Amino acid sequence: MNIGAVARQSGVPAKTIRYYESVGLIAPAARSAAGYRVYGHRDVETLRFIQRARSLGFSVEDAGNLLALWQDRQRSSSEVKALARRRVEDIDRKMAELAEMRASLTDLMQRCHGDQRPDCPILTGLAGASKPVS
Amino acid sequence: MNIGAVARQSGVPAKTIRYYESVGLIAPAARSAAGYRVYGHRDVETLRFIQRARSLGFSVEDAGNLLALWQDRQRSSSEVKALARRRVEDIDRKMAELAEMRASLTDLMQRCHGDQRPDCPILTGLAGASKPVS
DNA sequence: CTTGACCTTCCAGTAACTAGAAGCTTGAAT
DNA sequence: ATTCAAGCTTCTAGTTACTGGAAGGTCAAG
Repeated sequence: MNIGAVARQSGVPAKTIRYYESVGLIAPAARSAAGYRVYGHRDVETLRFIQRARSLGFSVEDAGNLLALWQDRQRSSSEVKALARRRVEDIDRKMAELAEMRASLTDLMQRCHGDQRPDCPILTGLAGASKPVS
Repeated sequence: MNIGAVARQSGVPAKTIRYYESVGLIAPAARSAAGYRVYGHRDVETLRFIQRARSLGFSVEDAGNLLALWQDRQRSSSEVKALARRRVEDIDRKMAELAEMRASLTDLMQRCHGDQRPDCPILTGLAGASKPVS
């Protein structure tokens, strides 16, 4: 299988597969006589695994950690769960941050006419923090 | 005022101020005989404005747009409000994404013992998407 | 034999800084 | 007068995770 076929089957773009190889997330592929990368079914699965981890917001590095754990028959599930727990904490932090931003923003917006007049509480809010972002 | 003083007063690091100048977010500062950047009180206010916009998650580019609007006595508040509305929509999209990730993750975690046993539904979930991320 | 799809590598750009290096300038203490 | 630290200058490069594009080799079909 060439890289294009793997890309189609795994859903990971060829460019990204090369990138993953270059940063050591996946092992260098075997090469054909002409220098083409050659893949097997296992590689498709690996790539899919990575893609799912990424879609859950794990960094490439953590995707690599999970991958190593996945391929290690001796691993303990506690490591995996710890990684997942940290990820959830990350998510919670980000959501709280976003919620705060959203609240400040909607508060500012509520007081803005949004018409042709130049008067705008959003701008004066940003200028003077009449409504602190804290 | 030198860059360090402005940094202290505005809360924006000196490095970042130079960066903002380099990308055109703020106008190039006047220079002293020795080539030091020289600032006034207005610049502190501008930097504070930018910082608040950034803390609400506006991109540097949008912070520049807001800044221009702020400094334009002729602007209509509708433009500002539209920018803010788009930002809120952005936030909502991101929060929904995070909520989805969180749900998949906690679902997976719930079924994982997290002990010394190698058996781990999180990994098999990532491997086979028994619980699709959709 | 030529075309077109695929493959290769390498360079650059994205967003928004941040770290660090090498080298002036300034102000205060000795 | 000198020296020393703190503060300033510019420039390069690293961060995250790709993505686009250029220049050029390969392969299968017609």
